[in-house]
Amino acid sequence: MLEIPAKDFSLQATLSSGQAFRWALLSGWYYGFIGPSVLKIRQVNGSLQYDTSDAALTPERIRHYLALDLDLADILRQVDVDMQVHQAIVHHRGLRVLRQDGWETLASFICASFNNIKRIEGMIERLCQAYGDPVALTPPPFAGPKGPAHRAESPLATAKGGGVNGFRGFSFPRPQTLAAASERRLRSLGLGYRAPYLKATARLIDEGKLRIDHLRCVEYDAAKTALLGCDGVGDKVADCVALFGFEKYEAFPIDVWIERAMRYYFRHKPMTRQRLHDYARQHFGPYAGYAQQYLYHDIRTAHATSVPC
DNA sequence: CGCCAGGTGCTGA
DNA sequence: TCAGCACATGGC
Repeated sequence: MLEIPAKDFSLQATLSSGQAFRWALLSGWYYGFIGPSVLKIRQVNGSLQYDTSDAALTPERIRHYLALDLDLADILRQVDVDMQVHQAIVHHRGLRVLRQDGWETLASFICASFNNIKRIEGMIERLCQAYGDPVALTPPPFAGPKGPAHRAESPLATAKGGGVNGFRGFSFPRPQTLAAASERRLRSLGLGYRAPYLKATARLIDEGKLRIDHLRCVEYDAAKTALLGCDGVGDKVADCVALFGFEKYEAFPIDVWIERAMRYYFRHKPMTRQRLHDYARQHFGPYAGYAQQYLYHDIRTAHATSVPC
């Protein structure tokens, strides 16, 4: 069991706010992946406790993924410019924008279009089971005298005799794997009409026509333009990928929930998404993406009855 | 059953 | 440029 101090941070708000689709909450612990490394983590007051069987997953790597190096107080001070976002900040203080793998984020949000989060999670999990590699979180050398591992019910934790707590997951498929997948099989996983989009985008990367890792080093506009060249990637998905996968904090993804939240600023006047996007960027500034994530999470959790997590 | 979901691509004006 | 429409699927 290892520990990381984490000030001004909420693991639960961060992992359940719809930016990542592969974290499973089992008996108070979140199980998931950072890149190819499997991780078990929970927050106890101001401290993160975690376990991993991958030596490559250093505390620094975890801190980077969770964006604990950023000065959240400073960021929130910049975007706390009206009552609506102020309330969202009060409700979910500690929510941070993750630094996820770029390819995984791109593929995930292609699947996310015109879809709901429950089904997105299922689609991505089936995609990983079909095309990823099995990865187990192996038991620690000196397992305590705890009772038998609980039976997990999440699809992430199968009963196939995985490591500690029965956890066994699958790594995210590589681009070349999905580029070679058949559209029919992708459809059989429930991807629907997104199947050819995902395959085409995977092929674009596999053929070297989109150097995706390079997008981390370029400006927001250049990254977005490049992402828009992918099949199944429009304005909204490109912004999600830029924000969650490539640290472009100016990105302001507008989906149906954010569109609803934005009506607050325009007294329900009908506005195009382009207009809302322009307004949001000048209203919230260079960390507009943080404002967006707080607004998104707040409006969804306000609909408490129908929102999971 | 009908409606909704972290929309995109295509078409025709 | 922009409104209007089809698109797969499953949860509620």
